[in-house]
Amino acid sequence: MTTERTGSPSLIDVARAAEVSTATAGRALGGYGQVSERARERVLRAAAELGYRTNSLARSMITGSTHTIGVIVTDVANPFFAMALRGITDVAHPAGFEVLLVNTGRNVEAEQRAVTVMSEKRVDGIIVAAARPSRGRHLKQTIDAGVPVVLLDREVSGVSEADTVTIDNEHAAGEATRHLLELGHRRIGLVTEAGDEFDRLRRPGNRRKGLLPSALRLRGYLRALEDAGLPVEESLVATARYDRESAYEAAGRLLALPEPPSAVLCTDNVLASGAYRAVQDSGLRIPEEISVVGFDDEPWTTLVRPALTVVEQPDYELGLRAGRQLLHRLDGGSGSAKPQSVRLRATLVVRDSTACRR
Amino acid sequence: MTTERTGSPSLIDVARAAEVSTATAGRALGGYGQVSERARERVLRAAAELGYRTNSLARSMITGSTHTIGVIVTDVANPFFAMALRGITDVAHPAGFEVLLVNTGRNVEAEQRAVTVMSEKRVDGIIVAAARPSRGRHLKQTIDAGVPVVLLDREVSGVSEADTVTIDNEHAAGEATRHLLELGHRRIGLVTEAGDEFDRLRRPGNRRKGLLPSALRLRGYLRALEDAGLPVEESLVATARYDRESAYEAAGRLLALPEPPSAVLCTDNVLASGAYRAVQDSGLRIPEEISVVGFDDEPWTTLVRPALTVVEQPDYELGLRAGRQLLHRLDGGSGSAKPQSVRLRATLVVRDSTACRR
DNA sequence: CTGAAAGCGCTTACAG
DNA sequence: CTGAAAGCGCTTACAG
Repeated sequence: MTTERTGSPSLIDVARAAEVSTATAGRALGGYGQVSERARERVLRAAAELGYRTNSLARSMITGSTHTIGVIVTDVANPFFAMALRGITDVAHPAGFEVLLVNTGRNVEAEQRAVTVMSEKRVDGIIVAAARPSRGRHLKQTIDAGVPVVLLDREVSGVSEADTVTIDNEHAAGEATRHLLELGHRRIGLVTEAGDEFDRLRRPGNRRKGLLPSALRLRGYLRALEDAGLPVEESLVATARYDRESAYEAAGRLLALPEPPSAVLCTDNVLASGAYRAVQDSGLRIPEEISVVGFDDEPWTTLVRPALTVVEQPDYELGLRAGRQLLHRLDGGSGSAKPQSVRLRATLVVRDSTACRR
Repeated sequence: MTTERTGSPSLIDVARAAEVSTATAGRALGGYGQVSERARERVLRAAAELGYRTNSLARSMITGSTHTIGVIVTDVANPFFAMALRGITDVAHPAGFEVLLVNTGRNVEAEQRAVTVMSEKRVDGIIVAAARPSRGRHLKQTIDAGVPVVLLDREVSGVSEADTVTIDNEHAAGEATRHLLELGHRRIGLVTEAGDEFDRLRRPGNRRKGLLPSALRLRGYLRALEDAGLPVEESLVATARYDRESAYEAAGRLLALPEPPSAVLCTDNVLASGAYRAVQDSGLRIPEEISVVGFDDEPWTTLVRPALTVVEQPDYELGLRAGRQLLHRLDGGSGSAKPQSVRLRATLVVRDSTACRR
């Protein structure tokens, strides 16, 4: 079988079939300019008969807009980002924008490549959850090249011209810690992936830029203890890599301490599931013998027994707001307006895994 | 502040600055054709100084490839699709392809629009988890227009020229049902969203096309009962909308039956979490008084007590294979080769929520 | 309302 | 190895 026509029909083919100029055909098909009813009908019919599809590439080259936004996350499979991503698509699609997605796997080089490629593909703007908030040169360059950037979930150092939509991580972790303090706990363990930032974070300073959410949560925990006049003990901060198994081990180390904590706070949903498992396996009763607090309000946290007390992050809304922020900026009105900064509140949801220290 | 230069520099600007032709500049920057070392250096330097970014739109218009694949799913926030999506990006990115993502929210019209837009944006191919497998005209048209399509997770009627990557849903549900039968259960409840297909599925026939996974699982359940010589009772098939609350109610209805089932099978992770909750709230002891089987091996299924017996779907691999399939086809070699069909096996993971009927 | 012509920013034969 | 010219498929002033 050989096909007669090689490529798909172009506007020229349609114009020829409809016996009008390409300008008129383009106007009828693209819905811009003035076209008589009669011409429009003929063009539309011809287009349908030929199976014409507009070539958006050509159009975008002229109009300067692709109606595409780039979205860069570290891991789409993480429910937190999956939800944020849905928030983004839920606002982008109705507005006529598509989403060009890149998953960096927390690799900065991948992020740099993504930003370059997206910029070359002429996306109208980029929403990015930076892999390493301390590395922002590529983002700064992107903005300088005229591509609006919205920072999602992480503020990046050296990138002051971007809108930001984040969650108040330090406050959230502080709330969780205070909740445990109020229940009488004095030795509160932390399972975190930001343990190596311990020394840096103990020093005074409130800069948020350049720090990962996990680091900010660690700081929230540290400050809450300090504010309560309690000593901060480094052995109570257990560092884990970002996976369930590592969190399981980290929690295990806390429980094996000569003087183990009476409560454990986990700064993320992945770490929480690993740590919860470790506590379960230890045989300690929750909350009678040990209290546990997780992060992210996922369905499973109400399915386990006892149900988990958690810090609930507005993940979907985070994406929604980031999407709106970007579309707003693309709308022209605020094109060069000064950067907006939105910080959403997380809320502590107290359930059955926390109780007074016995 | 006003900017001097309006747009970003083009190849012409670079060529001028490097004192070469645009052809040479293009060759040096694009990495094609022959360029002398000397010319290349000058071009690269000029490009760097000017902050030049290739315009991929122009390039794609000529080369005919955007190095972009479209991915259409019904819900990115569903862990199943989030994982499959990661499988896709994990194979696409290293191969130099980006992903244009659309979330249809199970709406066919949204899917039709997505396919049109993607086609107009000249994606190189599309991977789609069809919202309604019985509706495939738009997909057929897309293929006819020359855009390769890979069907993910659902085979669509009227679309025979597409590669497909699916999971053997009927077999999987059959396995789960047989597991319960072997444990002595005779009244096995099903929580499904395909309940309205009950009559149709009871009739003989093995067509897979046009059916949602949930329908195929319902059929697997029905056939397993028939094969065991057991009567199929419609009241044991509880229909739920696709959300936790509805599944909770559906499971509740089963438990409230005059003669309630001694085991419950849920055909999906969302339904399973709702149903598990309902069983918990009923006060019935799992597995002593009732056995429960879920679908999708998510982390929470090992966190609940008793740990849930589940049918584990290879979600990540599903995406991986779909991505590979598409890239393979784009590679030219198999351009017009006949459609490939891959059907992956799901595996039953027996844990503590199933036991012999007492 | 309509069309001829220019042009968006590249790549690709083609000739040298 | 290099460059002048054509052309990918559209949209946009501009003149009528």
